[in-house]
Amino acid sequence: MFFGEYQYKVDEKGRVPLPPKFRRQMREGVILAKGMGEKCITAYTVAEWKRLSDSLAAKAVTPANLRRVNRAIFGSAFGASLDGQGRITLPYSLRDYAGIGDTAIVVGANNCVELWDEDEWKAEKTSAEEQASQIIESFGE
Amino acid sequence: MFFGEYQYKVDEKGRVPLPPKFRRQMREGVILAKGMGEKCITAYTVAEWKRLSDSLAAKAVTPANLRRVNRAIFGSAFGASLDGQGRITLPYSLRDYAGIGDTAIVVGANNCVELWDEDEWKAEKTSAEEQASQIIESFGE
DNA sequence: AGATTAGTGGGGAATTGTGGGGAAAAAGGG
DNA sequence: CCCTTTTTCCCCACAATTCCCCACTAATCT
Repeated sequence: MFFGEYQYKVDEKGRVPLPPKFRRQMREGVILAKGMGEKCITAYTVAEWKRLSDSLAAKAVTPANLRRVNRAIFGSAFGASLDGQGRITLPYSLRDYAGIGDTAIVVGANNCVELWDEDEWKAEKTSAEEQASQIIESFGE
Repeated sequence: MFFGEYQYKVDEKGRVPLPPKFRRQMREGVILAKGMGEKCITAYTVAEWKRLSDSLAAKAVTPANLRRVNRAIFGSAFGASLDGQGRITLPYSLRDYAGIGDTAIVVGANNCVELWDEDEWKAEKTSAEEQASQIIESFGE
């Protein structure tokens, strides 16, 4: 489980620290992928990535469909490992996709970690909170 | 189950004691989150947090919806553990959200513990008691 | 009254955020 | 094929923060 919201600088080499509380779980490296639908980078532990890609594969009914899914999912994914300081280096393609400049927001989102550009995150955060509060309000029924 | 209302000082390091009666249940650490709807911090035991987040996830209909809920709920939550004196350190973002100055009110609210700013609590308390007594009265008929 | 527990405060060690330097590997050109 | 240039990777450094432990006073319990 990943929690919390952290702000870090991205240095000229494209490195971003991960929060110390995440590092133990990610010591064996992470899989970086495009956020599905959102303008962010998602980071999964290897175990969680396997779980996720398996469940996706199970849902693809035809072989052609499966190849497409694999292409889309694995094609944009990168393995990354932490350096001695607990940082990962972001591949340029992903960083560009997420529009991350020299400041990154690292968000724990339960089973994965998301990396956002500062401004993109502000926008997403408010709308996410709205949706969440709607769901919470609907608890009575 | 948590009961009672306690008043503590928040020191310059942002630490708040938890009532001794709560400490045994929270020895393994707590999850701090924004009060949903209220201007306070809520503290859950890990077990209770899991139960709560699972039931929220079950309400999300689409995967995109679920990701947003996770983002909103987990992104603003932090894990905290008690120090040797039974205190927790409040993250700045949560403390700011709840408007907690140098005095905090710790309230046992059955399945969770709430942390309030002194003045906010006074306001909430009077209106909560009014509403509660109205609801209780209406039970009679 | 003595002993234990609780509230408050502070100090020192370890960790973290941030930056940079140098070795190894890769790429490219002749 | 070899030499040069560029890129990547890994380690080092240091200021700032955080974390953990200790100390003192007040309150409570026996």
